[in-house]
Amino acid sequence: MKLEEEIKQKKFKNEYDKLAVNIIYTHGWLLNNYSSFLKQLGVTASQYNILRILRGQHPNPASINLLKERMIDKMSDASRLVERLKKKELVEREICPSDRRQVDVKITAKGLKLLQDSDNIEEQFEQLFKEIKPAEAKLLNDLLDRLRG
Amino acid sequence: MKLEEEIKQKKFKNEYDKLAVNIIYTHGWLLNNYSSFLKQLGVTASQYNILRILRGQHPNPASINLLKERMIDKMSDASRLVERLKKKELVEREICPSDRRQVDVKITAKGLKLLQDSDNIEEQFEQLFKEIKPAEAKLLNDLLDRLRG
DNA sequence: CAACATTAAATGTTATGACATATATTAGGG
DNA sequence: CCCTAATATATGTCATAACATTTAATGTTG
Repeated sequence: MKLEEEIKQKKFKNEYDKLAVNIIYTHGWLLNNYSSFLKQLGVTASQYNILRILRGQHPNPASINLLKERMIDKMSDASRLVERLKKKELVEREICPSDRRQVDVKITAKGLKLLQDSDNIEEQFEQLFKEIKPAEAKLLNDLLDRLRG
Repeated sequence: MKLEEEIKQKKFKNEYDKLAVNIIYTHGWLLNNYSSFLKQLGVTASQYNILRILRGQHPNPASINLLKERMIDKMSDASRLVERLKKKELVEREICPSDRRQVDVKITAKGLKLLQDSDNIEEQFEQLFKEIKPAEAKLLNDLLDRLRG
């Protein structure tokens, strides 16, 4: 639906003004849908992101810094995210022997299983994008990449 | 910069997969920049959004429900957002006489002044979008509107 | 009108992002 | 080797989103 109708705003000053709102609004739309899929798995979007990074490293461990660098959304609270994942037994954490300041974080078998189960959820998720064609998705990606400069 | 480099991910499965990540990432980029402008005004992005809605209603009051409906990001904690804005004396709140369940929220003179001061910040903000042309911004807007179906 | 449903806000809880500060460990310079 | 700087995490605080529950007021129905 047109953004103007969805947030009941009459008109935007210009296309740039609308774009700012549109990005925020579309992000919310996306995350809402995404989260409702993830709820079936019992993890949040941030936690899921961490698990996917850890699977990419597996069987090697990742440090908290590596997780921070690769997180999609923000350089943020990787320490506490890992702590919550550990409570759920989806990751394990131990002090790195070669540098005792670091911690080695690894995904557990239970964590890997959760990601496997998520594969069909990913398929459902991609249905979300059925409104636009692959070429249009690519166009969107290129424009967004350029927007950020 | 290309998303793949920014998050150090080799490759995406397809353009849709990248698009999901790109929207989340671009939202973060936008909000980071936006927030640093708003910090000069002493309000957060959500609080600023509420103030703008209230200015749109002024001199009429808005109910909490109206604020929720029009918030850009989420149907969320309008009650507590208003509470924080009241502490800063940017809004006032009183029980609606005709329906005592509702509250009438209005922007104060101090709140209106803050928004005036923000106008030149808005201009700085639009510099952020200088990488793309107006027609490209419109294309982006149309694609995002269609994406959400 | 009395009992119950509905509605509008407020409140409580948990996870998070943003940010500052603290702590432990390692690295580097003299 | 000792002192200080830099580094990797952890921790504390505040604002927020998401969600459930509670409270107060109004509507509805028999």
